[in-house]
Amino acid sequence: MSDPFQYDDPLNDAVPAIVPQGAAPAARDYPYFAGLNEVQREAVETLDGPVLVLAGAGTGKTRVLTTRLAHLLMTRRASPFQVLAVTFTNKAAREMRERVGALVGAPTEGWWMGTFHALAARILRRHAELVGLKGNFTILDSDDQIRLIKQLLKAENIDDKKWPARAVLSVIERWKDRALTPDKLKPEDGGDTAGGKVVQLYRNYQERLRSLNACDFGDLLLHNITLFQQNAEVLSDYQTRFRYLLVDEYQDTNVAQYLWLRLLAQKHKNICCVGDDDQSIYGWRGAEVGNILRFENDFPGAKIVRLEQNYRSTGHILAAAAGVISNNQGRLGKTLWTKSDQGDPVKVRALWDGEEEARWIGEEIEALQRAKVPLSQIAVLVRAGFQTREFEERFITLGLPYRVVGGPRFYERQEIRDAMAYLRIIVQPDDDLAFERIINVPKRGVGPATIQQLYQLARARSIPLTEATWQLLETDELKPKMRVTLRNLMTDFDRWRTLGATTHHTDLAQMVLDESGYTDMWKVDKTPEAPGRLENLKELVAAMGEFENLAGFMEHVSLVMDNAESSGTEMVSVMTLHGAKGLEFDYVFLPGWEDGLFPSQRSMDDTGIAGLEEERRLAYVGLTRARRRAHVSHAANRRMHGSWVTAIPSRFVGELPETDIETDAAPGLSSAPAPSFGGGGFGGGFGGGGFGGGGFRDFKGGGFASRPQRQAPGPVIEGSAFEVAPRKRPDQPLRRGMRVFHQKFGYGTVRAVDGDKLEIEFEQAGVKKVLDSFVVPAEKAG
DNA sequence: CAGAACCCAATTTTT
DNA sequence: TTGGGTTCTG
Repeated sequence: MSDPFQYDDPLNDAVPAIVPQGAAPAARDYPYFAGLNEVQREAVETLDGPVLVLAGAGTGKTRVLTTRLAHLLMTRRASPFQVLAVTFTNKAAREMRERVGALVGAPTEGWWMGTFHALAARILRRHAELVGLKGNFTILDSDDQIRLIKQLLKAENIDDKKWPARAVLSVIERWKDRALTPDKLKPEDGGDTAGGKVVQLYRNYQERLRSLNACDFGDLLLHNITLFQQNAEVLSDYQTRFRYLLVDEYQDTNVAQYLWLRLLAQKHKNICCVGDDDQSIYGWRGAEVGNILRFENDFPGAKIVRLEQNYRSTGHILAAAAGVISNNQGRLGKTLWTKSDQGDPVKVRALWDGEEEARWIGEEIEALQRAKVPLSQIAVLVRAGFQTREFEERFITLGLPYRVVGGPRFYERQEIRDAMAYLRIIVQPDDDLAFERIINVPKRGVGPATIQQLYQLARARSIPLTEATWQLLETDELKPKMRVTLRNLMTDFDRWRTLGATTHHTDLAQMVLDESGYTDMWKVDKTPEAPGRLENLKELVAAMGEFENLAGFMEHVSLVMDNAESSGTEMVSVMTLHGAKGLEFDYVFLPGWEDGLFPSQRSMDDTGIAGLEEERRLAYVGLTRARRRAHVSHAANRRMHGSWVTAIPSRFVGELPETDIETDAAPGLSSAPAPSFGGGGFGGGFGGGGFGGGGFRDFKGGGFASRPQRQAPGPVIEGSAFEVAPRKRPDQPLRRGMRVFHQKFGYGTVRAVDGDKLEIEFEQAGVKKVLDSFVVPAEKAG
């Protein structure tokens, strides 16, 4: 296929199946059936009609999904172009592609396998005109969205201090999740958000997007729905095409995605949704557990298959997880079982404070390490991102290799977004947001005043900023110097655009970055991040080489590009519970099980009992990540936002069945977990949500006297058993490539700088993360 | 326009 | 406490 966007494969029922010539193998004779249990096989073989596969944690969900897809193709029920397979994440999509490709032994290009958004974008590109867009529309990133909303707030004279753009955007996005377009809303539906003007802002936002020939992620789905609803032939084409639909993580679908699926499935009704209501943890961003709970009503005659045999965890771990989740109401209900041993009970440990917790976990991990457990099989799963810090600091002190999973993605970095903005403006001159972003980056002396001028003209004449700039250049409005600057820039844009037709896109991008002065901007920059940014730009250009054309590459960056997978080094994973969904580890640490932190107070305040239940599912997800052993811990004191608070053990601790846990406390602490929350008392049955059952209390001032033999926070200094890191600033900034010396690890070269954290390749000790204060430049080390 | 001073808020996050 | 954002100052 010469053009990655040339997806217009024949809509032809006679598309050959991918199996070689000859008769299809006899039923039940397929090699890929080997090793499936009875229920899994049923899920794979029930090809016709609606099917809901309730797949508990660790029950071989992915296997079923991929085998089912392979089976559809191998039995020639459908050609690869007649199956729609939808996932949530790119990672899941990639995995499916690889595994199905391997099973059927064929390249999978052009098959309809991907995320909701990628598939919706593919459809929308073909029919953009029907919803008032052009085929080359831009997909905005979150940065653009925020900037746009800020502008709209200003235009409506709304104080963006009181109503941050973030909050307004999130209201709009939740509406989009529910497929609520502005015309379906009444002005009062927005409550008092943004002074009661959110609905108006939403309307303005959509208008603006249309004039920018852009859409956001939510729009990809919404425009699809509109397209289908208003163009019967288009819908019919897709309905006819997609004989079979396959949906992963169905419990995470929002209303818009549900409607999209339902429209597409209507003709053949062969839709198979795989999911687990107990693992629904994205309600806060619009996922509707109701979709999975209602499946039988939505698709009458649906067959329900329950995958309950767990191949991952020990008996104790499963029982502990089951004990917790059984406190939730309104579940579809599954009982996980396993053939494997009971294993070790879940360890529950009470600790004095967060620091001690981190120290304890560090020790446990070192013990595992001594027992030859690979570090890649160990994970620390926290509720919120800020909790990773404690562990990072501890692991750095220990010299324990670790990796924080998550964090900013490649395409979210400033330099990548800037570079992309240059490319966007070339591909799509109407893209005002891109224009604004780079008009003065690098600095060209185009200040707010000039931009204001351009804006006014653009507004007055309803034209894009690029056009407005050209028109302004015809006048004497601008100072001569500014006129030259802008004219040069605009001429450059045009020149690059023209060159785009004949130049390879990789060369074009390099040319744009160099000639615009963008590369030089970072070369001259002397902040420690600059070399890394140049590196990233190189990587960006290199990545383009794998795409046929610029548009294909840009689609990839907007929709797909995620962080590179880990390098080969053995490392402990530190990540949020959300980030851990779908992963598994032999040993899992679950710190911070304290009421208010986990379950999160915010969650309970915002959505009451529903919030609490979602937190409980999160606990379930956390526990079921563990194959061999799970460690739950909670601290009695925690420093939050600078001040100390006392904490009581999470109610979830009390929900762990006593027979499946082993409790233990640090010296001087009661080992009794969550006394007031034990059993079914508070935890399970009670109906009133919305309060934290204790939560954190402020703990400033007194009280530390009772603290056993440890240095108190604040000015009290005492000789402690633990070395406190000498936190002095290095007298000269450490940069990438610099040779340094470390007391413990010896000489090495700085590979990356991240704030005060350095990644250093030591000559003896290998790659480690280290705090800058532990390191001196090599020449000073003597 | 850069750097300093000051103020405020503070989950989870994919696409 | 930290970080981001804004405003003030040189």
